[in-house]
Amino acid sequence: MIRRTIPHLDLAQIAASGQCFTWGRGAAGSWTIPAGERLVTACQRGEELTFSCDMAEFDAFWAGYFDLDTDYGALKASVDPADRYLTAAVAHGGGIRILRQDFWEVLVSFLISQNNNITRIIRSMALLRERYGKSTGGFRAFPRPEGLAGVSEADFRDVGLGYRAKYLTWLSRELAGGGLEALERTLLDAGDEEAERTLMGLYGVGKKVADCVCLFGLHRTDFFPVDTHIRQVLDRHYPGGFPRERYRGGLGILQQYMFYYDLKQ
DNA sequence: ACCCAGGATGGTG
DNA sequence: CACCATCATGGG
Repeated sequence: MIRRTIPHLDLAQIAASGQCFTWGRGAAGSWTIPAGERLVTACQRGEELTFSCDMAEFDAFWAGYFDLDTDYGALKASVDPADRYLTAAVAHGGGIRILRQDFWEVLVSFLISQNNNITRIIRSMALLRERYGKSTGGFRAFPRPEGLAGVSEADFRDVGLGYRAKYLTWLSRELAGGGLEALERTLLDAGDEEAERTLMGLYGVGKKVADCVCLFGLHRTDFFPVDTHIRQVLDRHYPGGFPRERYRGGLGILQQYMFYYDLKQ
């Protein structure tokens, strides 16, 4: 168990922000947070956080997961005070960070997310983990492509994927046996445009899902996914277009503040 | 019963 | 190119 003082971080906001779908609500306001083969329990009181791991594991992994090297204070301070909507969005969700999640889990999450609601995405991800994940180190980790490649389309429909089931059967088989690692290497070497185009080549992945995977799965914070919520925000508050140039480098983070703020309505 | 949900695909004009 | 019906499914 270790303690850390961390500004610009709110676990409850992140959990409800629609970027991660596998956190569990524990007792007394704690959160169980899985990431690949790892699991940590975190507790928060103001800026004081406790984590169930030791210092070595926190520094080696979780500090990166929570994106502690990025200066969120500077980005928030750079917001145009004349921009009433963005200022309010930052004030409301200023504890959100863009997590460095596992790439495969993000890809599956947002493949499932199309024309879907957050509650059911969370439920489907939990069912996939419970039914097909393997127990390692005391908890059941989310299954890798190999663990899903043999699952039938009907069984995927049974975890609530609906018509998206065929996308996951295709994707799991496509990326099993080394395909996932090859894809990750390709994306690592690719520029933003090429990364997006490569992801859009996957069955069931269009522009919006590709943008989310780039932002949440590759930590490319210049991607600005436009879904139904953001579409309405842009139409209503930015008829002349969002000032992308001003916020180059942090567009994805601001998008996340705006998305979370719009969820409130 | 109708509309919406972190949309994408395949077909048509 | 731009539209457009369709795709499951649960909740308002």
